[in-house]
Amino acid sequence: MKILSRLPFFGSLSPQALVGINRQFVEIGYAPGAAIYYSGDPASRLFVVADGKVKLLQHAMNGRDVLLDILIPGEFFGSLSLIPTATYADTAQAHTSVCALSITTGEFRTILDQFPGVTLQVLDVMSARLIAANQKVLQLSALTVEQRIAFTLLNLAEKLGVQREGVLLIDTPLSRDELASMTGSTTETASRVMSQFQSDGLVDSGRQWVAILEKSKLEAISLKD
Amino acid sequence: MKILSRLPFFGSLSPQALVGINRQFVEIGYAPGAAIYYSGDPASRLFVVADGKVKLLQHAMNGRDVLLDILIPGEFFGSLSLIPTATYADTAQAHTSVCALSITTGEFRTILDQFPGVTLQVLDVMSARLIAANQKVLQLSALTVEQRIAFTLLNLAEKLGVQREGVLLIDTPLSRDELASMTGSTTETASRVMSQFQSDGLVDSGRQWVAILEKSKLEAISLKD
DNA sequence: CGAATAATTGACTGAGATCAACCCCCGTGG
DNA sequence: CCACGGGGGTTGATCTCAGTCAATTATTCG
Repeated sequence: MKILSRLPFFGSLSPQALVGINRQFVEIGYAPGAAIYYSGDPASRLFVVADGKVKLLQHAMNGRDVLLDILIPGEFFGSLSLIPTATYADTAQAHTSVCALSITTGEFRTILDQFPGVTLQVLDVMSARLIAANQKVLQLSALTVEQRIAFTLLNLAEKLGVQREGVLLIDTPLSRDELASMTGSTTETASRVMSQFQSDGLVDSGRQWVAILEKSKLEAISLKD
Repeated sequence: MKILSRLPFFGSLSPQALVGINRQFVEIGYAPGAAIYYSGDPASRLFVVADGKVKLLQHAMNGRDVLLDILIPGEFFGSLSLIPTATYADTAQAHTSVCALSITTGEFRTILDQFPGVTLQVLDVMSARLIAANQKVLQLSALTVEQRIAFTLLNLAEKLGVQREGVLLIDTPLSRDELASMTGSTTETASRVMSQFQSDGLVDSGRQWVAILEKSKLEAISLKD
């Protein structure tokens, strides 16, 4: 399992250090839709996506839930905290078939103590995520659903896009429902907006997939006003 | 300027290390309302609040802006990134009279390299902030304005609350407008909600101040449904 | 005291949620 | 091979929360 060596934050380590670290990780597979952990569970482990896509969700008491992010191989999730009473702040669920590596927070903390460079890399990732989360707060506070969906599609294309048959395909299953829960909206509204985008020729889309045809026009919508 | 020694993440350092670090910080004062930096400016420095309160804001292109957080002494803000093209992701503004200490990102990075324990502390703060930001995303996606305002008042009381004349006073200037921009709402709606809370005896409030009278009832509102 | 800034209140409007019906795939098993 | 069942998607009608526009009333400060 030398997937670890390809992780951005372990890249700087020596091969022998990696072997030692590798031994501490456990590999687990998850079927599509399977829960990896639930928000509120005692937080004891840190995970790394080795293969597949992982959804991070947050649940409101009224039943609605929010899709915070879709993680791709190389990204980490779970708990960094050593506090014994800590719980996971979000729910992690396999979006596709997933292979994940995991380690206890205690062991991971030991690695961070041994390799300060790794800690700095992790810190950089966390900074970027915080900025992205604040960006999302801004969008929810100030933009229309149409603009938020345009933004979200562009972000997804940035992260998950592949060029296929001449168009920019978002390479993960993506339902109207998921799009809605990424944008603080509802299935019906997401469907209406997508129908509009489709008839305007901005996107092409079907059951659980979306491709972007006119990136620049989507950008214009996301910025307008 | 031994305010540094009271900072959570420098607490573990030896006195002589602190003296060296202290020399690298520069002290600046800001009048209420003065900008410390603007979102989009080249990001070159990290700041620490020494005295007063600092607002972190984000601006949308359509003129609305969002109040992300009010920082109190001991909290840091600005840039951690070494990337030379990086820009500040948010705007920092003095909310009251402020005394801030600052250091270049390069110098701060050197400190982190020298004292790995400090890096871990910074990482813990960033984790907590990311969780809080995701919490806010959830609230904006799933809760009503009334619920979001109740939540926000409780959070502010947690952070800034002081017991005064028998009530829990939020110890910072706080206008309807600011409350609105913390909750993704408008001045008028925030005013209506506050009027309702006031006539129900949950809060007491006047020009730029709010006190909480019935914490448990506010909690009930924030969780209802 | 008067100007400026904050807050309130009312009337109107509209974006988007909700409720409901229906279609269209796509996989499964008879 | 086809029927059928269920999940995803679409579309329409209606409703409502909160935004907008506008006028008025505090409150603070010079």
